[in-house]
Amino acid sequence: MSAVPPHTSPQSAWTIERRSALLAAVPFFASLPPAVIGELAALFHAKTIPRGDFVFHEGQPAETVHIAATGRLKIIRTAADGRQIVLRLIQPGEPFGVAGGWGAVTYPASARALDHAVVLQLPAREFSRYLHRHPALALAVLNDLAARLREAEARILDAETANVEARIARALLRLVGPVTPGGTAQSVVLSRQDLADLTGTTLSTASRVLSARHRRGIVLALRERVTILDAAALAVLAGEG
Amino acid sequence: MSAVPPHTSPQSAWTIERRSALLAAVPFFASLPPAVIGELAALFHAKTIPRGDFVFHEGQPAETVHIAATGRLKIIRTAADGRQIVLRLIQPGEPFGVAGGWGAVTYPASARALDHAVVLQLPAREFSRYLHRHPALALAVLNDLAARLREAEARILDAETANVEARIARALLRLVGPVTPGGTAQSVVLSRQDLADLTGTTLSTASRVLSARHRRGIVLALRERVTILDAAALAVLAGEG
DNA sequence: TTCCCTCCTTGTTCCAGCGCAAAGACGCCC
DNA sequence: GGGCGTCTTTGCGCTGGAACAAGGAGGGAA
Repeated sequence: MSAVPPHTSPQSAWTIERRSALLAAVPFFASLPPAVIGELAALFHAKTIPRGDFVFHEGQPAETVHIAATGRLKIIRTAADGRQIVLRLIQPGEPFGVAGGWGAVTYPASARALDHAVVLQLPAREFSRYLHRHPALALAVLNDLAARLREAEARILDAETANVEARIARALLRLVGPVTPGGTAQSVVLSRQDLADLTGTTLSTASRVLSARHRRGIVLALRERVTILDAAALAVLAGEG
Repeated sequence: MSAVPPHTSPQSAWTIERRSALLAAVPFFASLPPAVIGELAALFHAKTIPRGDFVFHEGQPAETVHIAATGRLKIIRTAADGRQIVLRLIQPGEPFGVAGGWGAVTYPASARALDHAVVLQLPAREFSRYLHRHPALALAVLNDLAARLREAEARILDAETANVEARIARALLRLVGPVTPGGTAQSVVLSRQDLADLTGTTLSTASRVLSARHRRGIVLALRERVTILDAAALAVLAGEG
């Protein structure tokens, strides 16, 4: 899935070739001719983000567009009472914080590294120029945004109608991606707290729910990791409240 | 706000001139030259929707793009257990069901008339052609989508962290638009059930909350109408959970 | 005017899930 | 290898809000 050869060294070698390969694998850049991708790749620069550090904060001027090269990040928002929710998880190869590339002047959420990460960055003004210059790019971004909007709306429905049990089951299934019926057991690497923030509940409740499922043999609940043993049973829990 | 002169007859007279005027007032068409708007207006046709009827249903092929000409509509999704939530309210002049114009093949939600309404309709294929042909239109739509995504994310935060009191207060404030400090009292015309569906709660709870506020003199709770008497007090309720 | 339909109010009961808090397990750093 | 910080588990009490239900009131149609 990642465009980055797994044997290359973690944070040195972000050569223009590697950057081009990464960009070519991002859905919205796929529509651009290779020459333009090469041109863009030259404008991006790599930045190392230690685990736990923020790439940007909610409310800061959105002057940069980002792509996760290695490591995962979470996009979070903080409520008035201090509670946090995780809006999205960013996997290697995914763009994020693109708000500045289109209308918004400030980031609507914060981005924080879940692992030690390397992020490719581009000034939003440059991105915006390419958006104007290449209609195909604009349409590809449009499709991506539309998909994200549909996802967000599905989550609203979830949050307002489904109970915690179902929400956690659904989040786990979504995180491991398309179901692998007879395949090997899939894992989700995430702390209980992050899982709680992702499903709009509390650490205590998430922990309790996972412990119960562990006991029933549906998942294997370890430290910062949940392995799905019985995807079918989880799907049932996700289906009806 | 509406582009439609208030004295014209409700549903006859949707001449091409009136259609053009309506389109010109829609933010994403504003970027098109007047000639193109006229051309587009000729392609739209008007349809009357009685109160309570559906314009389209969730899951149907998204072959048409719509604009509310008169009357309001609600965009709703139904959960597995039958509960409904209102995703958006469409005011006269607003486009909706545009999913087919970009990626999606089916409508992700249903649209139902809150009032007796007139809707202008355009085949999604036509819309898509204009999207490809006019980059400025694509960028305008992009901005609109980005704004909707931010709104949806704000609502996720709300749903997952705020309590019912705050959510209802916030919904009311949002529905009357930007705060009018010393202005006349603003009203929200919506049934308790719709307000409940919009805030992810139940009819009973919404009714109780509004009754309590009515007694405290913060709002005037009438049949299918809530008038805000003390916006400042509401803002306080919306602020802290 | 009368009927009927939709919308609203309000009472009672119950439980899912949160808040709080204390203790246990794991892994990392020095 | 010991100390420490982070992550996790679990018990208990409490409460916000849902479920269910019965009654009331406004408004449109005929």
